[in-house]
Amino acid sequence: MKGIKLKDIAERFNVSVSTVSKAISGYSDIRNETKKKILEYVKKVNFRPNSIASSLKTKKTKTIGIVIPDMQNLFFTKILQSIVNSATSEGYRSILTCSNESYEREVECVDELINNKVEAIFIALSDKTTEYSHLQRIKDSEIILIQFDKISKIIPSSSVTTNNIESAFEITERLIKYGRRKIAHLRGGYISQVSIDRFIGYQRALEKHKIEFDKNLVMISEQRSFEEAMLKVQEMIDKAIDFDAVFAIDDKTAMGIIKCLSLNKIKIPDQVAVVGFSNAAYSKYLSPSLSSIDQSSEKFGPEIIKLFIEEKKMRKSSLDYDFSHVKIPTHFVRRESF
Amino acid sequence: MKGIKLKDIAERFNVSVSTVSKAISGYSDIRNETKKKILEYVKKVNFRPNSIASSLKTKKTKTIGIVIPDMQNLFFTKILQSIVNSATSEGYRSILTCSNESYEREVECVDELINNKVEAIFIALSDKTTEYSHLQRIKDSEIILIQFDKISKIIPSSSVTTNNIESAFEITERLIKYGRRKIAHLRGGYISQVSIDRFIGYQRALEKHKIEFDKNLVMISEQRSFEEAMLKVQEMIDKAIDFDAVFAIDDKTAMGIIKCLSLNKIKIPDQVAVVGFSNAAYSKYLSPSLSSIDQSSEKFGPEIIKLFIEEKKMRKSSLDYDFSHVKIPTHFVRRESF
DNA sequence: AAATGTTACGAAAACGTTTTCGGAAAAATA
DNA sequence: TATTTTTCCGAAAACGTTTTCGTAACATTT
Repeated sequence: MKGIKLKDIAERFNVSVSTVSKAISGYSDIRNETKKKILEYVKKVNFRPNSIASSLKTKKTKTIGIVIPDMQNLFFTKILQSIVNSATSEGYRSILTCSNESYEREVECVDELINNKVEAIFIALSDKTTEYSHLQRIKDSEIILIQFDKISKIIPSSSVTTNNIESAFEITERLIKYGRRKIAHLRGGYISQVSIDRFIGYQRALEKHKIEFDKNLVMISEQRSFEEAMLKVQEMIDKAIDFDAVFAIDDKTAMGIIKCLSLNKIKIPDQVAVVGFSNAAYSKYLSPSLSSIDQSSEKFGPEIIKLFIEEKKMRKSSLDYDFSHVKIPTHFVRRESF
Repeated sequence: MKGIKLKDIAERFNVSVSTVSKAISGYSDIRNETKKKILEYVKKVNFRPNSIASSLKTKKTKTIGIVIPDMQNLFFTKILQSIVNSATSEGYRSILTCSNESYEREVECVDELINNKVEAIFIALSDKTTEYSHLQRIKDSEIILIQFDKISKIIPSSSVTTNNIESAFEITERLIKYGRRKIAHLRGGYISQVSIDRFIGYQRALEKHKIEFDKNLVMISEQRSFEEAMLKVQEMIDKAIDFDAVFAIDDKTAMGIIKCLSLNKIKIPDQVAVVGFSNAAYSKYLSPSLSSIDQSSEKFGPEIIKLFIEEKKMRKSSLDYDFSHVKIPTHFVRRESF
């Protein structure tokens, strides 16, 4: 059981190492009888060829690397879980790294993964990343690159993202359909693509329904924090700006908004409806519980792995191929806040 | 840059492969001058010896494996992050697996990690695990085993845990000191060691302060879910059982308790104080914000890695050693709910 | 019976390192 | 100068696989 290798099995059955190897990896030039008795024994002692030696020979590591910006964020950990599960069922192990939303850490993570000879790197960029040579290095090393959630189009690769524009459009339209007219939006900073896209969706919905865009109704929260969101809403209230709904860029800021409205004795959703984005784990437990957009993060893993397997196949057959860009659909989760 | 190996460098400087290897790994039998020029070049092209080949030769993989039961739980993801960071700074990569609170998955994870020849496995057991032969297999494979958070004493190993009894004692005592006398406790099931320990701490505090234990004040939530917690508290209220505080086993159930109390128009903390355990990310955003016990999960990683490094050292010098059991201290975080 | 084809296996090289050991050259000692 | 010691380097084995290629034995076809 301990330290058993091909050679040991070979000696046991008076065959050569090559024969044992062939039996295990399903070669055809081996007698059924021989194959059977070897395989039986292999199963009995639960033998698996040393993966290190195998990797050295075949140059395949059966390993993928993951880089995410934040491990406290349930959206990412859900994706993480789904990637790990999907990878596992395809026989791949997952090396995990975390950039902690730092560009420098992100570069280190990538370089470490390259050095570890992973076959693919799945990365969600940090908010601070504006330089992409590390992604280029991945491609130069002939490692498959798949970007997800926060991606850059500067370096072409397959990608899996939430349909942010579409989803923001839908939820804004929904607010309009149910009679809201003065819809405020709390957005993130100007660099973040996510923030930009959700803002665009918001604008387009207004446009479609001929509601004039009012920039006084747009709050900006660079940090996207609970506290900053509270502050921004309070400013609106203090300035006596009238609004009957708020579409927040995510659930954490939506929580801040709810808190602030509650403190000001503004009734949710009667006076002001509040909707978030992401459907965080705690959103259903709030008072009032928060309506939000569920991003189906569990779908990311399977899609990413699918793209990976496909790209690997294309490379092997050395065909030309285009990158795929998968959009994960979202759905509205209705709760008390709207 | 691409596919460069010792041999290439050797040829470049007209030395042997062994010399290059020695220069890199800091051997002494090499002339300073030779070493310097090799090292310079190595740095310039950012060469790192193929880790697969190196692993095969040295039988060290510089890899550790992690098994956690849940990746949605912020307590675990924080620990995860701290382990990954600590491991990285010691030059170890981390393979991540997740048992999803399933015993069978846990066994698979462990076996996969063993097969991957990790040097250590850090595991938090699933709630359902009552059989431990997979842990024994880790030890049989001469892989260092360190258990954390949810551990079993059946298989001896070093461990890192929260001081559950002590912490529960302290928070209960605190409730008593501030005048609460009818302190309810919402606990988990009877299998979970965590649940048992927190209950013990609760009892001991009552005992010390000569408050008679009243089993009517103890609610059991097997699932430890928001909904179940709401239900249990409602039952207490319906039975007209009087209580002026609730100590919940974790923050999620504490949320359920708060929700139920709010629905019953019971004032928090005036009529009933509520405290949780874990200091979940959202706890400070609730209304009222939830007082809780912070488990300093970021301290787990460094401690675990420290134990690992120590144990490795002890093994190398083939000294006899005892397992260490580290308790991570907690601290009370005061908010509105008490 | 001879020629050809097929089947089943083994020998051996290769993957890229690490590490031991032997020995030449240089330095130190006698 | 002769001997010993030290310094520096290279040859080669080893880690455990995978995979190519050669070939003996047998089966099939002329």
